[in-house]
Amino acid sequence: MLKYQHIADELENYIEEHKLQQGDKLPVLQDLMLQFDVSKSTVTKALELLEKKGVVFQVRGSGIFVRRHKRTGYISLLSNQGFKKTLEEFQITSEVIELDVRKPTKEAAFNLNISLNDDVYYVKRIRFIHGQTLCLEESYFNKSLVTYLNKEIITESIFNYITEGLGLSIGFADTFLHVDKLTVEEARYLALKEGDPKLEVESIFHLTNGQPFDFSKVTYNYVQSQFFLQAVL
Amino acid sequence: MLKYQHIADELENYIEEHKLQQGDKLPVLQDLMLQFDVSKSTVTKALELLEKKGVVFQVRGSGIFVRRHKRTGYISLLSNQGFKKTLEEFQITSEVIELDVRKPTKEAAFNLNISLNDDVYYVKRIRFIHGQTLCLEESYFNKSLVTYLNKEIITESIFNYITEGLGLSIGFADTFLHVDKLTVEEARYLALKEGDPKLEVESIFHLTNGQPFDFSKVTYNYVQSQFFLQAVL
DNA sequence: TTGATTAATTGTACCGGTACAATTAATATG
DNA sequence: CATATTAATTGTACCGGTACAATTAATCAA
Repeated sequence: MLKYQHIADELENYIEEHKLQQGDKLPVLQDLMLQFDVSKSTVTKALELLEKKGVVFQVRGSGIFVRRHKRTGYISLLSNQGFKKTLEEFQITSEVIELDVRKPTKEAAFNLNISLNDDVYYVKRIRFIHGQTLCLEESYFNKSLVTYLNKEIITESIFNYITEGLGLSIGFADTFLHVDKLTVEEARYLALKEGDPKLEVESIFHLTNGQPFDFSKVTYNYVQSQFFLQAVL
Repeated sequence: MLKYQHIADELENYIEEHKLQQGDKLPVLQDLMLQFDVSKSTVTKALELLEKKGVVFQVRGSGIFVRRHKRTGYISLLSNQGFKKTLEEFQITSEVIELDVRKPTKEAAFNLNISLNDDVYYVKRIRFIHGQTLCLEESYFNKSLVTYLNKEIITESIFNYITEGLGLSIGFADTFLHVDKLTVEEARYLALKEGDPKLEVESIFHLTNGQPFDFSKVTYNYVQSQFFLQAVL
């Protein structure tokens, strides 16, 4: 494991365990260097990570501080790790509605950077939170990269399978949001009414080499969904 | 100006001007070092910035590549710079509905970390895009930090005024989203119907020293609004 | 005691370096 | 000619350092 990753994790745990509040001060850089026996730049890198995640902020000449009291009940749109944690934290379960190999829609083909004749694994599922329907999720996996999928894999963790099982390494994702009204079909799945609000989150996941392998479209139940993210100023 | 900032800007311009597409390769680190006459770590820092903004991605052993074809019409939720650019790009105008000094709501007081007796500048305005109403924006400024405001300042650029005029330095923001139905009043302002979808974006802006100075609640017209952001995996 | 000045603290920008992992190109091998 | 091996390319992790800006603490002056 990378040193700076490890340090970041440790610090986050430390904040959690000691129930540090917004504005509470962490040990100074010098101390952290000694404590973890690494150079300044390594600690700095760890702190950059935490800053990006919104966990701490740094003030030059002053110190390193805890950023906020956590708002509970919010789903992080920022990180996949975050989403995985969210799944556990909120006991989100899911049910696979459809799973097959097919040709992509124009939209999916465009976003996956493939042709309309190429094959994709199409997955449609519903996610539940506390028994309530949370969202409807449609995913298109580039079959030439994600060569095999089955219901069991999907129910477990696709991303785990992709990294561990297939030996691919996931790099980054682009995410697009928009709000609209539910269609009849969506409303039926989410147990809401046609025309009710929905949040649609489109994500294009890429491998480290930049190849898009998954285009997902998630339609959220507006009643259940609250999100948070960090802005970079 | 900071070297790495400058390099990041130059690279972004370069991509723009030369109309580079997704996957196009940029000069290698070594070349950039020589070209800008800086050390490796400075170039790296510039590239980290661009990566965070979603402009490029790097592949070790291979090179630095352009990340995506821009989706047009999307508002960036990630950066304030981005928002400023957005304002110009889309010719967004705004109209101030209310402006006064008052006591904060419980919510505002909590988010600004002040007491219910402290004063805030309250600003309510509508933003228009291509003549259409885009959003309704309510802001609460901690008056002990943002000591004076008037209609003119607001119509220009509040954030410019805060940095230039007041000499404060803006640090970071936390942002929360949720989707809901429009109230009667909101619907009236946005020229929509009660119960129509809305996206509510709450942002808490902080100074570099961590003090929150602005709590803003923006209600978006679902028809006009599309957003994008970058996920960190 | 108050206010200004100075000094110590602490994070950030930047340099220049080594080692190494992942990719790609070149070369050798069957 | 395909394939395995090796070498060159290229980005990332990490070190250790200097200079400096912003904050805070200590000191001094009135």
